[in-house]
Amino acid sequence: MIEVPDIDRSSTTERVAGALREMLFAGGVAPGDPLREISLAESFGVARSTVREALQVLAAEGLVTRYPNRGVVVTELTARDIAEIFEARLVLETAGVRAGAAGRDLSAATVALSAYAAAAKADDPVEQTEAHLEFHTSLVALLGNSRLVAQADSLNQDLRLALASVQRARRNARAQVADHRRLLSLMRAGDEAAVTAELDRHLRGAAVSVTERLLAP
Amino acid sequence: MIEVPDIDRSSTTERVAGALREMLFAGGVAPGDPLREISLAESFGVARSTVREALQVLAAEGLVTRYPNRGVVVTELTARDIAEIFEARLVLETAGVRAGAAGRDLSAATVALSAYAAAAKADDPVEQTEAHLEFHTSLVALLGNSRLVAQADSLNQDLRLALASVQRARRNARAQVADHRRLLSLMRAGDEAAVTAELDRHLRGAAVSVTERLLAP
DNA sequence: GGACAATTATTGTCGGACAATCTGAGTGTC
DNA sequence: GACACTCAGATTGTCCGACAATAATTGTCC
Repeated sequence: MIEVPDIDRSSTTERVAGALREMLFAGGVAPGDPLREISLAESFGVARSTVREALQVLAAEGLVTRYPNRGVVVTELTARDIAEIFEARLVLETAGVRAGAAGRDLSAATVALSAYAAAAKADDPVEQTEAHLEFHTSLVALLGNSRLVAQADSLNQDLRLALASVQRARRNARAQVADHRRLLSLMRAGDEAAVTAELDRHLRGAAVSVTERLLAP
Repeated sequence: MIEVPDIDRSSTTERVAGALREMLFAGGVAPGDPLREISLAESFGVARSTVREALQVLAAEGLVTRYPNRGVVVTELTARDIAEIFEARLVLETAGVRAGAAGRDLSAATVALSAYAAAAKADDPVEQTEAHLEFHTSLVALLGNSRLVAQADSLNQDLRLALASVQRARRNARAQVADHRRLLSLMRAGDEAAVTAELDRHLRGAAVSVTERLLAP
């Protein structure tokens, strides 16, 4: 097999969607901001129909919201939305750590945790958030169910969007990493009750923290 | 306030997507069948771009699959997909019935069960499947989390698509309804362990049955 | 100040065009 | 006969321009 560099085989629509996604996660546009088809088409140098398709992709992911005949705006999350997201994550991730405690292969989760620990040392909040959520997704991945992973991913994307507007490195990154390390070792020990309790505690704390940061003036 | 009939305020795209959805659920097109943009546009009497948008909506829902530069085909589910769907449903619905056993308001689920019982008497398999899945969704709805309900809905849609190709009334509709009634009464009794066990049993049995029906020649 | 009409901005839908890509048939080579 | 190659046809991906439909805004009148 010959080594070939990865040719970019993505469509224009995908690239536009990707660029918009980056803008959203980097906080380039704030929740509630309108995304005008014409102006985006001019900025990217593509046709309006292409932008429309890209926006529809993002709308399906929940990152933007379409109001009929009025256009697309960056999705705004309420405190209730945040609560729902964390509750849903708790449901999915609890199922994941149960499987983990029951003896699934934890190597992928271990790798994800290392990546998170590394990102925590560097001071890039976007990168850190991504690695953090990546680890949580890896917990769901313990179930080996692609649909559940996709659902977890979707929840995490919504969260990333919300966090973009208050992006700053968590001060206690080290404590955070320790929290996650504990989850892993409890799974290794096979202590299902303890790991689910710890996950519950962890996510509840995070939900409170995120909500506070979002609603703080 | 004057009573006005519900004006159809949906866009052309939505109507086309809806029509396609019906075709899929009614088995008008089989999994693997291609959906050509031009021919659909002519059939519906709309522009190709409108069909494209509708297809993208369905693709986001997972009902159809887009192969770049080769078009869109009705999604084909493998035995593994079926297993994943049922496992994912088990995760979501277990969380639901736990909440139910913990004392949530069960009236919505009760209503859904009545509707299912009624549909089971009539002999419309499409209607019956819909009511059945509706009941299961109502279990997830016990959590009061719209995101989890949406995820459950999405799983059920995929299942409906798969079932469309082998659509016929379950012979033992009465036994099915009894199964579900049991779930409800166990929740009413607040017996969490029993209701989760029963749900597990019920879904595993359904998974086997569906898989057999799909793979049978 | 509020009801109402006129203006404007934007989306929703259409039709046509063309390049890029995939498919399959045919052709030639070994 | 198996294989590589070329080529034509079909289909998608993307662009452009147009215009109706709808919503937001402004302006006008009482």
